[in-house]
Amino acid sequence: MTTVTIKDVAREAGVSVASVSRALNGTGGVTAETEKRIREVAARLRYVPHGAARSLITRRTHTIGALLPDMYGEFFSELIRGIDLAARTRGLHLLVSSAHDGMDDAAAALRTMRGRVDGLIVLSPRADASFLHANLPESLPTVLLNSPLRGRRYSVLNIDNPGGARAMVRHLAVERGLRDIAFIAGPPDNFDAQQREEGYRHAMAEFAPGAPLRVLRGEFTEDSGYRAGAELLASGKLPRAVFAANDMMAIGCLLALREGGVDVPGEVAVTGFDDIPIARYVTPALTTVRVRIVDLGRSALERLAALLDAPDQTATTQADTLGCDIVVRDSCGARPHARTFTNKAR
Amino acid sequence: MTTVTIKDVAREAGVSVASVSRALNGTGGVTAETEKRIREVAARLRYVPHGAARSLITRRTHTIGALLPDMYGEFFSELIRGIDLAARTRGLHLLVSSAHDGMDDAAAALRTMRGRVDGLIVLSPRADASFLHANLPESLPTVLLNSPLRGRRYSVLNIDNPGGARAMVRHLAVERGLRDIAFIAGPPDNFDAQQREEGYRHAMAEFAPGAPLRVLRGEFTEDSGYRAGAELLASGKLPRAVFAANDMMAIGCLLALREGGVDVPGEVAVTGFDDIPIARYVTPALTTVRVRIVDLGRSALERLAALLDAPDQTATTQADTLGCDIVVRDSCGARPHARTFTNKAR
DNA sequence: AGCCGCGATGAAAACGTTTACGTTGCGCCC
DNA sequence: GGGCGCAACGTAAACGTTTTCATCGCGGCT
Repeated sequence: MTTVTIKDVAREAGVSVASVSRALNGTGGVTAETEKRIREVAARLRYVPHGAARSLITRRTHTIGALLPDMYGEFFSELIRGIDLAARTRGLHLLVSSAHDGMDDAAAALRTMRGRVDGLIVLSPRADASFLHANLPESLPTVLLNSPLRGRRYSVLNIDNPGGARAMVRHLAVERGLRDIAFIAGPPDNFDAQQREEGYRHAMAEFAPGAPLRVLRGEFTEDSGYRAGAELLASGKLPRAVFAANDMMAIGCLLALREGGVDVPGEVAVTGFDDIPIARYVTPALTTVRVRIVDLGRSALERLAALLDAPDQTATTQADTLGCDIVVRDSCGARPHARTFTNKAR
Repeated sequence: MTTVTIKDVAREAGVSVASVSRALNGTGGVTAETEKRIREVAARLRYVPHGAARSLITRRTHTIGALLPDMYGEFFSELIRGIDLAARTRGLHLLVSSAHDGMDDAAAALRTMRGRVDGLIVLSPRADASFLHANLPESLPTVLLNSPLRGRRYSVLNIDNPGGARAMVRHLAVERGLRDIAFIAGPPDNFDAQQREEGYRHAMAEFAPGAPLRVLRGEFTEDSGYRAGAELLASGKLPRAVFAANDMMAIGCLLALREGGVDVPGEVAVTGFDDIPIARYVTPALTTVRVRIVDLGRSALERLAALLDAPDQTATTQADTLGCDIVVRDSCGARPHARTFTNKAR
């Protein structure tokens, strides 16, 4: 009545468990006729092999684990989508584990993965090298995403944050001629945020030498972007452009400026970073640095799969960077916008 | 050098594997002193128990599987977020399996879940009762989401589609006084779509008797909503309001109307269903039926967890419905909007 | 006719745990 | 002082597979 095991099938088909295993797995060694009989019995009994038992002996789970800091925001859902997409075509399953505020929390999650996954994709933007070294099993193939870590031990895949930031500043400063560019930075301990801010600083020196540098603190949240916008308003001295370290902050800033009666992009251009899906729907549509998030997830999984197939292939273990370009929409004034937009409502 | 097992710990600590198991699991039967020694050895060797082996004997994986039709759109990512949130607080892991176009694809996914999960959350808006009956293991606790299925075999959790549709039509027809309401329907084989369309029809009869019924076909995608909007424009006879069966179609329609130079909500009100995060960011902000998607995922997991704790508890196996209310923003004209908005660009 | 080889099959070990059961040793009571 | 109970610990079975190894026929070759 409960679950039917391989023994039941064997008994019913009048063969040994070994033959059932061979027949169902397509390993050779059984007559076509007995294989057929076994298959019929298995289908009739609705037999489905027990994953854990199989993994135990096979040492393969066909599952990869994804460890994410949390699950809020479109960046993460897009990333998961990319990973899942690629996993599916490879016949892999996806065990997600998100929202790890504390280190010990993440450590616990990491532990429970042992024996349940063949490999790991870890998004750890915080620079916690020692943590990973301490908690990642040596034997588990791992791909690190957006991590400051280097080295032959893991395979790391990063976004081209400096390049993206540079391209955006270049666009604003030289193509649009806006030299007075403020920057809304992300959390200081976040690796992407660090790289983007540094990219901004370098690019400003390159494309707008002598222009004032203005950096506001943010937390990658819409709310912190809103506060940064409010801060700009309150300062009484608006920049000609605001470059936010991610899209959600750009949107928050946009809302704040809009409420303050500022014409975007007429008076102030606003741009972001990531190109999350929402970016194209806000008004004015957000000019931003396009990170192909889905592709990021996809290639992370591809790399991991390659690692699984050839475990000691150090070739794929090298660090790599995913390029990103800028996508120009309305919020930077590249296209003439019909009218000044002021909406005090909401 | 490879993985360290419980035997290694036992040998190193000078005890038997049984004692190691007892010490590490906190089952009684070991001196405080030996437990301490064992714990130290385990920590030093970086021992972490093998999940599959443990599950095999324990018959518990502490993992639940989520079977989703696909992973596109914010609805699904929000749902997963809700499930994950609740799973984390219960110490459960999440095995996601998405994008099942064909039945056999889904069946395969279902099979591989055996022995890897303790329970299942299945989102199957298509009315495929026989499929589930055929492929769901009898013994696996299962929560069905947005499913037409009833019965004591599974626990099902639905959105109050009729109520939501009714509330929206009521708002448009009686509170806003717009009786000429067109409807953009979803895929015909989708259960939610069916219920929402029926809800629209009933509510129209109730709140706008005699008013013309106008139903356009859609596919739940932004693109199909756009086409529906274009169709309305081409017809030369615009309704006073458009009620789309989901937000993405509403947004597509919004864009089409905007491009056609139609004032929304001045000439035509546009409303949606779901309240996905994007809804509040479009201009005008979308009035919609709020489905607390995160809560939906959360309660699905809560139900499943209850099922796991008390397997033969038929009390929680009953069908249940999650209420939804409408959230009024700008796209239905409830608030006076500053100016007519026409933007031919893009 | 006797052997050899090979293809099909079965028996049993192995994977890494948990747990029921048996075995100690010790202190206690009568 | 001998038996009894109990706590601490070890032994081994069990979970459901896969896989190695041995066994068994059987046909073809010399």
